[in-house]
Amino acid sequence: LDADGETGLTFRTLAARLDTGAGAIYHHVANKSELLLTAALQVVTVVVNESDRGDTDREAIVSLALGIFDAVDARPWLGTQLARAPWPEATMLVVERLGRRASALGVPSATQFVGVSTLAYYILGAANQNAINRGLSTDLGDRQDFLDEMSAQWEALDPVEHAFTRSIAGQMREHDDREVFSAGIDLILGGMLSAA
Amino acid sequence: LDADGETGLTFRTLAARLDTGAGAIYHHVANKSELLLTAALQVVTVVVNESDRGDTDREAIVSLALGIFDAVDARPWLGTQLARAPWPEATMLVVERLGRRASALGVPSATQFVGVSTLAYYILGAANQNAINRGLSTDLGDRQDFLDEMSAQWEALDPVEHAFTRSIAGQMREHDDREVFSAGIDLILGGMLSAA
DNA sequence: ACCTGAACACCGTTCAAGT
DNA sequence: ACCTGAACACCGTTCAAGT
Repeated sequence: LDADGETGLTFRTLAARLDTGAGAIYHHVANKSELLLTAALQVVTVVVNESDRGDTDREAIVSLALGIFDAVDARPWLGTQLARAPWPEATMLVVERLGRRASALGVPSATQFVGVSTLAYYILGAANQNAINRGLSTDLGDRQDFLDEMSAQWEALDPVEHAFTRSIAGQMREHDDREVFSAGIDLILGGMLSAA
Repeated sequence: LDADGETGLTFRTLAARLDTGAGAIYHHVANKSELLLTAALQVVTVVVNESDRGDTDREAIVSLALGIFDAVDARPWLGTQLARAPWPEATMLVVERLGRRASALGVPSATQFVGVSTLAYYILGAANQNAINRGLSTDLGDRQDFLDEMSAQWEALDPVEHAFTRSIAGQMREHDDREVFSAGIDLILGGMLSAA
C-alpha cells in the first residue's frame, strides 16, 4: 500500500505476498473498502495520539492538523480514505480531537459543529491536494518546475476573465506548503472565535 | 452520466448510445478523465454565471457557494471532478469568481490566497459529503432515518473517549444541510475579514 | 480522417472443490 | 473453519483492419 499506492494493492498481489489465494483474504475482510479503512484507522490512531499536543489548545489544533497533513503527504492513499463519505471511524477520530480542543479554546458551542467540520474539510482537502501535487511533481521533474509551470500558465490567462487567478500566480510560485496550510488553519480558528 | 453516475458511464455503453464502436470515442477525447473534465467544465460555466449575484459581494459569495452545492447535489459525479488535483479548469473558474468577490469585499490581499483556497476546500468537501450522504439515504430509507441512525450511533459511543462527537449528535440529527453549509461560508468569511 | 470491434491486460469478487 | 485458484463479470485502452 505504501509502496505502490491504492491501485497497487490488488487482491492478487496481496495474496502472493501472503503466500495464499486471492479468495482466502475474503475470510478476513469483507472487501477492499474495509481493508483500506482498517489500514487508515490504524495509521490515524497513532498520528492523532502523537500530534494532539502543544502549550495551548490553539497550538494543539495546528499540531493535529499538521500531523494529518504530514501523514497524508507520506501516504497519499490515506487521504482518499479519510475524505470518504460518510466520514469513516478514522476521520471521526480526528474530528473528536479537533472538537475537544475547539471547545476548550472557547469556541461557542453553537459554532462548534460548523467550525469543526469546516476545519475537517479544509484539512482533508488541502492535505489531499498537496499529496497529489507532490506525486505529480516527482514524476515531472521537481516541485519548483511544477510550480513555475503552473504559475506561468496562470499568468498567461486573460487579464479580464481571470484577473484574480493572475493576481495570485506569484504567491503560487513562491509559497511554502506547510506554512500556507497553517495559515489556513489560523484563519478558520479566527472565524470560529470571532463568531461569538 | 446524470442517470447512472460516473461508473455507469462506460465506453461501451456510451458507444452503444452513440451507435458506434468503443474505440471511435478515442478519436474525440484522449481518455475517460478528459471526457469527465469536459462535462464538468460545461456544467460549471453555467452554474457560475447564474449564481454569481447578490446585492453585496458577501451575498454573491454565499450565492456562488450554494450554486455549487446544489449543482453537486443534483449531479454527484460533478463533485468528484471538481475536487481533483491539481484543480481542473472548472474548479479554477469557481476560484476566480470567489477571489474576485473576496477582493471586492475588502479581504486583505495577503489573505486572499489562503482565504479563497480555504473557501474552495470547504465548498468542495461539504458539497461532496452532502451529495454522497443523500445518495446513501435514498438507498436506505429517507434522510431522517439515516440521520437518526448516525446520531444514535454517536450517542452510543464512549462518553470519555468520544465526548465531543456525542455533544454534536443532537445537531447532526436536526440540522438543515443548506443552512449549516451557509453558516460555514459565513464563518470562513468572518475569518478572512478579521485577519486584517 | 474516421470508424469498427475483437483483443489485451487488467480488476474485485464468487464459489465449487479441496484440506 | 479455512484455503485454493479457476471462473465470472466486468473495466479502460489499443490497434489491425476496414471505409
